[in-house]
Amino acid sequence: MQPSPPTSEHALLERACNLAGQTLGELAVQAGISVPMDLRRDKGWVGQLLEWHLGASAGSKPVPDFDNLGIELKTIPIGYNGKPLETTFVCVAPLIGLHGLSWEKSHIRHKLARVLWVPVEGERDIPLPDRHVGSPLLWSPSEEEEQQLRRDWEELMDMIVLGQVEQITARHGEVLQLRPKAANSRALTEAYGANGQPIKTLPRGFYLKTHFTAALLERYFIL
DNA sequence: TACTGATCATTT
DNA sequence: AAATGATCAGTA
Repeated sequence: MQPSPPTSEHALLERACNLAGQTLGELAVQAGISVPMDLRRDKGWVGQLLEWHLGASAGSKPVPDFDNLGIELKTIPIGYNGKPLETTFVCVAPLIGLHGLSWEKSHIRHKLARVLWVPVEGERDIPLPDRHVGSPLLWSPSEEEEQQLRRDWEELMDMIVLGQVEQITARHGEVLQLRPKAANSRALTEAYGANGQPIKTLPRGFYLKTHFTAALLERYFIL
């Protein structure tokens, strides 16, 4: 009996607020699923548990979690210091077919247009069933945040177009990183080489750096 | 502790 | 292979 999809932002936020303070163990019981010992082989487990409770259109379909509302769900692991423990994966970076692509049309901008952030205790010494869910935050980028994201995106995409994808490190970009996003190091995809010729390289993804998500959460709790 | 490359499961 | 959901774990 999975909850039905929320029909409004308000309904979604209210539902998320009701999860705050509960543990992953409690939520797993309600969902009728078992809790893994750790996340080593179940890295997406927390996200999928929250999807179930919030009535997200689950699965790996390339649509927003709450398609009708245009909202993306992101769980974010929080440490004892109250700050994110991990970077946040946003989406895969396009490596070819980039003609005419702009920030305004980019997949990443649409993904980040409206996000429901759900903080979850993430320290590894807290047993998974005992970790608490925090207060949700329904977020859209501020003007400054959007400009930061746009600048980083344009810098990274310029390098990709110029065939320099393999020279990109996680330090190119103030708030966005480009890093491998693959099943393993053998998974390859097509990209532009330095002379415009096609090359095979690891699929890359855009990740939000922890200082960016930390600031975004902090902005909320200060306001 | 941040950065980095590598990895895990599942579905389409 | 690419999309969904991310964290792991070595090292500088």
